Amino acid sequence: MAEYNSLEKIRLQKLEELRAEGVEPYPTRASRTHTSAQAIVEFEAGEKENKETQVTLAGRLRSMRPKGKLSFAHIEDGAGKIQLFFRVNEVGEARLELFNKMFDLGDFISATGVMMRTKAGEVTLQVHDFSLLAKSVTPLPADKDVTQADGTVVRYATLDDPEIRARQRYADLAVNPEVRETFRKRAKLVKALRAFLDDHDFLEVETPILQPLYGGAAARPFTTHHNELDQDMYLRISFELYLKRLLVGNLERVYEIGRDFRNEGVSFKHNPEFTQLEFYWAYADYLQVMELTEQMVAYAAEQVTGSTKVTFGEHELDFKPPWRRLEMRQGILEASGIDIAEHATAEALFKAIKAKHPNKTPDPQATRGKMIDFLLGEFLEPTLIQPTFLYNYPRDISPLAKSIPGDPLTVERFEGYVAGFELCNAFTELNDPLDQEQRFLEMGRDYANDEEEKHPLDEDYLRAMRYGMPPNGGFGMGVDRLAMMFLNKHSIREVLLFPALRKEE
RNA sequence: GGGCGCGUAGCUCAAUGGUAGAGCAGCGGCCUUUUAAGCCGUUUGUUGAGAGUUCGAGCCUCUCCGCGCUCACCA
Repeated sequence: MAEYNSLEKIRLQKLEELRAEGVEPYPTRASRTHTSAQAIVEFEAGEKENKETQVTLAGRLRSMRPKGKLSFAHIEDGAGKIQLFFRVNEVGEARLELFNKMFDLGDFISATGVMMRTKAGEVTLQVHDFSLLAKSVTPLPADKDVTQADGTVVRYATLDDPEIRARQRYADLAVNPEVRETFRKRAKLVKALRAFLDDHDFLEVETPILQPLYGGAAARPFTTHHNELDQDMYLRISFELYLKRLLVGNLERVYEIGRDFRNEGVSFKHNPEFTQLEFYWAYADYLQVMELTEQMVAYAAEQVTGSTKVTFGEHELDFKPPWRRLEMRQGILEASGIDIAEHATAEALFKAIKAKHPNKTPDPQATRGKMIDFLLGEFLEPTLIQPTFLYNYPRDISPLAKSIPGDPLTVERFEGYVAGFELCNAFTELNDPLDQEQRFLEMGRDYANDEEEKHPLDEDYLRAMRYGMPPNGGFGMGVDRLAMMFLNKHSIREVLLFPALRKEE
């Protein structure tokens, strides 16, 4: 049962009084003829010929300035704000008093009248009639700017508590227009990615979120249970293994944009569920995928921000192709002074790191690939600001990627880095069923004592591959991270409408 | 999970261990072209929860809850 504070009690009282006077505070239907923006455009077009513009508008009351026998107010709708002007001459004394006393900031109302321009020049609706569409019981965390005598503007009561903003996103959206804009742009981003892939003959598909086995990434899954089947199920950690099954089925270019779930830490760049884009492209290799990637991201940047140049914090990022290409071995050598090619075993590599950087050493028990990954994260990653493709990865941390011909320890894999963090990951996909089975078994051995890294062997995936899978290039990208970059947001929570939060109470 | 920090009115924030405050919002007035108007008057609190120290706790201690930053974890 809700408990009401003093402000809410006053509004509930008003609500009852309105009902008593025959005004339904939550009518079933509303009507409007124009949005605020349409009304302004139409009025301005007909203004010179003194053409009368009659409209019905609807929106949320955002400000009220009662002035005795007249009243000004602004409502906000999906297209913006517009001023309403109430006079006793048009609406009568009783209705004006009803408006002034019984209506509150946050109420949804509709108003019918004729467009006009005030003395101050603002295009305004002169109201002839109005009605309540929905009473607001809880006051919005309204903000207010006040200009002081010395000219400085003091902003009072802006909703900026990150917890309330995320938990009560509805209130955040209602009072912070720039937040609405953020999510409009995010929608544009997703639309642009779709349009790009559609234009390149990729087929959008949907694969299971609820899976009997999980795979395609090294991450801990969420586990659930199907009652009727009496079977444990997992929320997917990637789309990879299902999408590649489709290549076996002769679908040559497929993609999916959807939610992945990883039961891991939460941080400014990790949310337990996040939006992933993956595509698989038959007869292509990782170099072709690289080119398509830079084109796709540059296209999306232009669609969302109007340019390939994007400001992200202190950086000006330019997504214009071609992006810098850096071989991983070379990059690590430059950043850390260690040539991984000279240290073929984990032990040797560990010694080399310890000799060079005594204060920055990986877990001595780690595999060679993990140590390389450590070097990458520790020394190289922070230096990769402008969009960069880092390519050629160690085989043992890439169980689904194909080796470079003649170099069995290195795979045809790249990751795209921007502003010091990983944006995407792609490779020439392994399509040899026997090699794939071997890789799965190696993984099982390497991580036999590591419950978190142990992955189930997907026999059905191997069966699919044995039917024959065309050579192909695959790609995965965190859409939320791209949104962060394009929208200059430094926390993933700013680009998620409802980020994961601990339960209240 | 570890470390650091924060939590005070509806909102944004003050308050050397000594009477819990301000602005805005709200409420009551005045006001027929305002610009998130102005003027007069006025209400608002389990200081996140619980325990302890103290003559006395918003402030000190402990436990818990939530959030932020950070480290760890993380293709």
